[in-house]
Amino acid sequence: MKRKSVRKRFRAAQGTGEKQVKLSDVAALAGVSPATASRVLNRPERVGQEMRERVQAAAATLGYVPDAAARALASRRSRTIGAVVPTLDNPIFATGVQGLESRLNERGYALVVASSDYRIDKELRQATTLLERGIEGLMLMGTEHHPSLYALMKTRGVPHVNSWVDEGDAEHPCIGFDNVEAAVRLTNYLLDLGHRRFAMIAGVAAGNDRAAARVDGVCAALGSRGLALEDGRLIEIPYGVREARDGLRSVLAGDAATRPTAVICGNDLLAFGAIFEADTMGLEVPRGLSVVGFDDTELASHIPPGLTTMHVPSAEMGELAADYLVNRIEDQPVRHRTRVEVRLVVRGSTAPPRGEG
Amino acid sequence: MKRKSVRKRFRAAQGTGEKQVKLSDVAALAGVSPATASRVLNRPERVGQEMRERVQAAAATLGYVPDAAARALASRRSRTIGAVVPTLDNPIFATGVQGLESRLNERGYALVVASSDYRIDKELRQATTLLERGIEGLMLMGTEHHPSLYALMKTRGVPHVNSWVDEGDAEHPCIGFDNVEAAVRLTNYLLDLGHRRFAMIAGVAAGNDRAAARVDGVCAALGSRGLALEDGRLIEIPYGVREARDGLRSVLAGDAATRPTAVICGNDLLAFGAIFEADTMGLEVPRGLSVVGFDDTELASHIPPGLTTMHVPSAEMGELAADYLVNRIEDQPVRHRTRVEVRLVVRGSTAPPRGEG
DNA sequence: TTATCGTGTGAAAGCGCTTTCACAATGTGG
DNA sequence: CCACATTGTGAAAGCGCTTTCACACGATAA
Repeated sequence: MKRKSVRKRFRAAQGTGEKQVKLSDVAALAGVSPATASRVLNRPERVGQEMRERVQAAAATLGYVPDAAARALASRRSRTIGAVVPTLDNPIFATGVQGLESRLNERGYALVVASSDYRIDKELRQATTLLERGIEGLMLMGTEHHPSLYALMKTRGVPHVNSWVDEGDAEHPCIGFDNVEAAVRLTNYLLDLGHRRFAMIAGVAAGNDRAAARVDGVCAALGSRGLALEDGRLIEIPYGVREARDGLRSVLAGDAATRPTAVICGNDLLAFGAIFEADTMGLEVPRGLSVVGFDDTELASHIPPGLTTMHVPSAEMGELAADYLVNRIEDQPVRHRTRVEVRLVVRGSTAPPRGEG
Repeated sequence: MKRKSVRKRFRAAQGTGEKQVKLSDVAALAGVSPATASRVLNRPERVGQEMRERVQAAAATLGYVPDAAARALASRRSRTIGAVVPTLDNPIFATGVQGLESRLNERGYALVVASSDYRIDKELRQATTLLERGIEGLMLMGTEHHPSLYALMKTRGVPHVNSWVDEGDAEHPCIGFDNVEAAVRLTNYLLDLGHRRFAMIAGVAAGNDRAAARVDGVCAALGSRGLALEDGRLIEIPYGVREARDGLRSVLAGDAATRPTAVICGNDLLAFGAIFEADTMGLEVPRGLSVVGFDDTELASHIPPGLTTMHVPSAEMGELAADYLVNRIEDQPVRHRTRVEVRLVVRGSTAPPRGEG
């Protein structure tokens, strides 16, 4: 253990003790006014060639590093974007954030991230602290947010965008796809294959409108063919393989003759669990049970027999969110609502139900 | 498309047009000086009960939100930590960042992330911009960084910590484990099982000291038993299932009688690929081929036949990094070097080589 | 009573930068 | 050759907050 340092914080903050070189130092060395030095940094084209070079040289020899706080305060621009995601532990969000970050980086903005644990109140708290920190734009997941959050962003005039969703009414700017419709497509595909008895292993819908929408989509598709998820055939669980395995047993309980022939999972991870457990139960996928997932994560195509799933372009959504936000901030044209393509990827985990093949 | 707004940026930044309420407004409403209002926010215990309550009430009715930039400028504290990771697309890093974020959050700090794409020069650039943005601490992955980066942090007096590694010499603060030693353990386990012919599917070592260390560990363990990775039995590939599948074919090329009986993979994802491909090749794991991974990701225990791998506590490392950094910043005691436990998790993908069983 | 102390408060000086604004200095057209 | 843009530059006023510092006040000790 190192003992508490006796140095004053001041010293610590100053590193080796030399005072931070500031813009006025650079200006002095270059023999110009701070105003000019500032302009060289921000709008070099407004400065004469000679001065510009003198300032740049001075900055270089002094190893000048601008102070973002001072800059933000004076210019009222932080060049920082915030993102509140449920968790980075879900690779689909991690990929989205990665896309967001890399595009922001290209455009000269930094990214501050915070996580909400799928809790709407925590999301509000996190967003609030991000707003305090002066973010100029905010990316959120989904469409269900605390009312105060919208109010806050409005009074602060901070643009935001809801990702992973495409809201029909489009009250708020969004980038994504229609989760209901995607779930409908997935279900229709299974229906067309001949399945009539379904089960669904969904993510927890509370605080997760995407999960809820997928359930809605499945129910809607079934309903329009006069079918439904029977009692006990729909289960909501936290994203996890273990949970999914247990979940599969639960939704498949009962007489083998009347049990579901197809199970729709809220995401790929759950689908993997279902496939593993089916295997353990001696149910062959897809002959004995069809399984579909959602997201098309990297492993989906590799896990035998190959997972049929809905491909979701996560990185792309992150990038589009970055572009939307930065364009808004820089007063460039944006579209209020951007739809990305999700694609049904058919692989080996689905087949007609036994007896129909 | 929305057309370019005619409003002046000023207005946009001010939202509905009302001026931001500032601390002096709160102070005025409460009938106290700005100094006192500031104290109420920062060190309430230094303020008399009555004033404190008046200020708090005023702040509430005005909906006051402090301006972090001004605060940072005046106090020289940004309450922000930076992290540069290779990529968030690797779940192991995403989990680490998640742990970092949640702990920082608990302790009142925000997290700015940037990614390096496993490139040391990009890491330097990213870290530099984070430093400009006034981060008070920096988490880095691994031990191999641009020399200028260390210099920069030193002159700026910003604490940093190298994660995912435990450096023997411990020149720099670190939190992690010894990748060489872990790889040695994994290899010894296979040696003890009776394996003598090995292959390794490693991550790209350039710009990734962890990948390199794991290769070193495997070679060292083999060397100390008079063995080695033969020509063509070691391959370096980007993390990806597809690449791993091709990689397996490559390292297993040649006569079945002399080909490796065990393959060590740089991480779990590569191991999954190897397992899938072995299956495709008609090689039964573990009877025909033992496969080990590294990281112990969620799927490792579920993918048949269960992956033998080294468990790495990613979230914990993130949390420890947060604690280290915050403690340093707040002048609390820290340990320069923190070792976390990695654990060999034996599952179904390993067995004695055929003929030894 | 007077000297001494702690405690709570306000005035005011910045923190390091950007950005009006005014003012040269130069170039342009009549 | 003068009126007028045009361009490049510097002086100075903040941006919204924190933090000395000095001071007033009541409590305690002598």
